Amino acid sequence: MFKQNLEKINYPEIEEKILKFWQENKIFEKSISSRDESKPFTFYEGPPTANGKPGIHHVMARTLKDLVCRYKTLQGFRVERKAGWDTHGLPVEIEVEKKIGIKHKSEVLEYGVEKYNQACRDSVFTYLDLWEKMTTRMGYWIDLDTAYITLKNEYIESVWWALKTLFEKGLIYKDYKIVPQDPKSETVLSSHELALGYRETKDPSVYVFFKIKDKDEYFLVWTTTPWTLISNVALAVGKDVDYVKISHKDKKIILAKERLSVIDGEYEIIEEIKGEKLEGIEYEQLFSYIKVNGNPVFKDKNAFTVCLGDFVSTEDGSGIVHIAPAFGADDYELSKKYNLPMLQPVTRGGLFTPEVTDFAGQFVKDADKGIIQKMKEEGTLYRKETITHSYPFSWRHENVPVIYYARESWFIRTTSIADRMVELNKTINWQPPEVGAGRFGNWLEENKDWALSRDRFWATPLPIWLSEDGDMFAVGSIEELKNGFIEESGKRTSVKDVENIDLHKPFVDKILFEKNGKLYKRTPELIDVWFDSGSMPFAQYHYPFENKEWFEKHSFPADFICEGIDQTRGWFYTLHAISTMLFDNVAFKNIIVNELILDKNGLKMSKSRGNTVDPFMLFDKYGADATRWYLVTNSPPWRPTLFDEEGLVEVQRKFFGTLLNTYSFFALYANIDEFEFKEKPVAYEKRPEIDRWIISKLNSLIVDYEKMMDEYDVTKAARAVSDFTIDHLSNWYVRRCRRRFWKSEMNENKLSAYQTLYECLVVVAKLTSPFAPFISEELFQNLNSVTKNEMFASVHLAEFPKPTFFEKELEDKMEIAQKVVYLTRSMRAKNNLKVRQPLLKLMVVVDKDKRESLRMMKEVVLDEVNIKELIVLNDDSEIVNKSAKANFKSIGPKFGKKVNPVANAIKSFNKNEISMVEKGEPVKIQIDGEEIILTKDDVEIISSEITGWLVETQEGVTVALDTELNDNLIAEGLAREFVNRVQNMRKDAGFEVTDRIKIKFNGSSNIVESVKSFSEYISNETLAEEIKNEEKFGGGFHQEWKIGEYDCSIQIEKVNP
RNA sequence: GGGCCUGUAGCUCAGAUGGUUAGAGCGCACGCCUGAUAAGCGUGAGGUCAGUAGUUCAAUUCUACUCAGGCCCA
Repeated sequence: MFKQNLEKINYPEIEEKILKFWQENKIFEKSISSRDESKPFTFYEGPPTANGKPGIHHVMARTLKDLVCRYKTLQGFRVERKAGWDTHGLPVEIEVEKKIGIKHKSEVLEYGVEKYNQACRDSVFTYLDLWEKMTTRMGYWIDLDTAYITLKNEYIESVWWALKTLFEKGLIYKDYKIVPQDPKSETVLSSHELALGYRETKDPSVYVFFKIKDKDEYFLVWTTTPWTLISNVALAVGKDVDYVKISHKDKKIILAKERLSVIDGEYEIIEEIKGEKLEGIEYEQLFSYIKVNGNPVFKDKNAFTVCLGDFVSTEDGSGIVHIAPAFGADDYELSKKYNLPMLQPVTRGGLFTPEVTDFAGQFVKDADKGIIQKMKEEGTLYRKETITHSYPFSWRHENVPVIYYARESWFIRTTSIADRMVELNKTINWQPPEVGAGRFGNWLEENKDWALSRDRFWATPLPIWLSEDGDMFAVGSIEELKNGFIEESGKRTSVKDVENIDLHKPFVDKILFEKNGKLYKRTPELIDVWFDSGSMPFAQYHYPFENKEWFEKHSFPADFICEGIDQTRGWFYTLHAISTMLFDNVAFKNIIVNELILDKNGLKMSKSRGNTVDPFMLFDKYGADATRWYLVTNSPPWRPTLFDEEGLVEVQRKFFGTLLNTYSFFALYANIDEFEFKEKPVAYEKRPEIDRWIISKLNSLIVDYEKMMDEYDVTKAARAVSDFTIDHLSNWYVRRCRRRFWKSEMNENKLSAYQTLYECLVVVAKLTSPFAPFISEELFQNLNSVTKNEMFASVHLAEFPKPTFFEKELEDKMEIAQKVVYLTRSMRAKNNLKVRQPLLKLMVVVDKDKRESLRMMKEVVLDEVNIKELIVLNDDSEIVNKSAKANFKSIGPKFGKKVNPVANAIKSFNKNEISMVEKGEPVKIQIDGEEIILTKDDVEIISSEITGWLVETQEGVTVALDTELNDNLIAEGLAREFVNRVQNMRKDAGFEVTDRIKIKFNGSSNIVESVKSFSEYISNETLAEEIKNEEKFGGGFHQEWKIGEYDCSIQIEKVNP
């Protein structure tokens, strides 16, 4: 028996049941082990940080990952899926600091690094349960038990191996970096944190005079950070920018020509100078707090000179940029190029040092006012305004502006492999392509060295040990670490003898090495967590310490990864960079990038807005399948998705509802007929036309689906399955074939129907399974457990269907028939002619090449529209009126500007000209006295009218309806109405579809006559053994009806078998 | 400020390698169907295809700019 009443299922309940089934029968494990090891499809899981709650966007990414992996499994690939967790880094520390109430970095030291890191370690798994619950519940198949975890020694050891390899290749070096930092907590902010804090703010905008050395001339310089002027060491101009020397209020001033508008009042241009000519001009230091000239610290440096910088713009300011290397990234770059000194009279906390006597101890931003005042007094200030612009503030503290500040950091020389990264990137298949070429490509083109180190506590330590004199080496394994020792209260212990080696702070910081009589101590920095995640291809397998062969042969590079667009400069980049540096290879071959999920108003979801969607609520209310299907089909994943719960309701009703309804229909009759697919399949060629048609459609679907899936266009693939199921399978095939299922005894025709519908359902279940793994499982099992056609216990172990039968011409024919039917039905509707009322004649005009097809589909059409006769008209028929229309695609290129007069001439073609065109003869016309020859291709002939009939035309199909009725047709119409009433009564009375009945009735004479003359038809339709016209009857199931304007009284009763 | 993406019906989305009638689903109104029925089907209303300029015989489609939204980066 096939399971019935499936359409009334409770989705979440069924999903829970299937989850249990998968678990008990180890279906996931089998879906991997049953696949050939020599046919691997490699997938990398991007590790989420488990210390935040999973949200709907995680469901999105995980759905995409899951569906691609399931699809590949279906195709016979072996898809190993190892989960992973990102457990290091600032987000974890922030979470912990909140919990224990720490705001300042120095407080961590008071709290104790060991205790602090333990708290981080604990916090990482706060939400792990929730994550695992979500992963399981949504049907995301990934191996959670063997998940890689970035905080484990094995993982870190692999990362160390990578770092040592890079170090020995000379790719790691130490330098200054200008970093945005929160001066209050002295914490460097990540770009993400920085982005949180941008807001409109008012800042001073000052123009300052810098006096040229030994001359009475001045550079006019603009800045919005007056406090950095104290640290000025150079000025920058644009090489190709035009500058002018002007005379203005007794002063000679140099500035960009395009910026003359900043000069207030009269001026005279004395000279024009190209920027490059200014290079090397020396000027006098603006503030003299810090002694530069003559100071031995800066003895080899060039200071107070004009440099060329490509970042100089003339859009604002004066076209001359003041350079303070400690406080700006461009400035710092320039300082390296020109060997400029770096002045940094500011503490990490953003306060001026005692050297700056006037402002010592003041917060730099607060000192702006005083500095401006001082310049005014000294006459170096030209003008002062206030501008409003966007500037980052600390997101941790109210009103604390971020200060850019030079700090020593470790770098990876990624610029040295930038070209190779660009080259390799071109071999990656990005979906959508513009992310690869655009956002990611540009990022690679503008590559800067990777700032690797972080001055924090909870991350992978940088395994570089330094001696006092600056000698250094890298440690690449625990084994090497064992050559070191720990010194405690004067006693040395070899690391070999330490029981619990933990590759974190503070333990690794205690380890010292002694080489050639020199003592080596670890550099205190940690590394960027992104290096951790970018190392996962090898670190997840503890390569190269273990699984060497496995990694090299089976697990690198990945065939597929998928994450959100925010990973472009995160995970995507670090994977790519590390793979290029270590293996000179890509890390992934195909990638789907998914966009954000916004709320239904297009706003970003955030806790503060309160517009987040809890995935668990969705699973409980609609099920994981509906959620998954909605996310994938609503819009392509690489477009921002506007999330609307209503959409899930629709998905459920529309696609799932129809699919299950179709199954239920099948099950109902298959059970009655005891169809269990025991018979041999009827050869496709021997099946009725409609069966061959839907099978051909089904196979075309398989082909299209496979193509789209292989291109990672998952949205289109899912939509194609949905369209097939709703439009073709349910609304055409099943509806047209209903009668075959309940009408006759079992015969080959009926068997074909069952086998065909069965096949369609199984295939749809398979094609749906990657997207909606639960409902497809239910469907597949319900079908297959009865027939045992396939030996698989689960649809997810099954094989991808192989399309073998196509009849494309039949698909085309049916399309014409469908067009005629839809058109005819619409005409009946508009003219209030019920389908139950049979009509005499339908006439159709179609293109010549389609005529024969339509004749062959005659039965289908007549049956659908309840008409007796179909006449396919020849276009030379007297009653067809034709008109001509220009084919612009053809005449456009030919006639150019004359296109419109030609088109008008075509429109007014007479019968004779039209028939010439149809015969393929050229037609000559005159336009502006010029002779033009038109051929068949230039003209479209439309048969738009049929004289004397009700006519409708659409897409080359013209339909005419004979609406005249005769007595016989009216009687048949009434008989059909009668059948309809009886069927309604059967249902109201709760009879089984197979129950046989007796009918008693009376009513107007027209009804009685009609029923009598169509009694055989009525008996057949209603399973009535007798139909009696009786004047009086009572009891049984009895109802009064009105059929048109006639009264009718009907009673039905079951016949006891 | 720079880069990338998006803007088509009230809503969610298709589509057009430039061709003269721009589609679907939902929603709304009306109707049909009724042995798939707490389903299904149809009809109708609803669009200056964000705006402006250009290229072209022809632009919603190509180009430039503008506006609005999003993301990333400063």
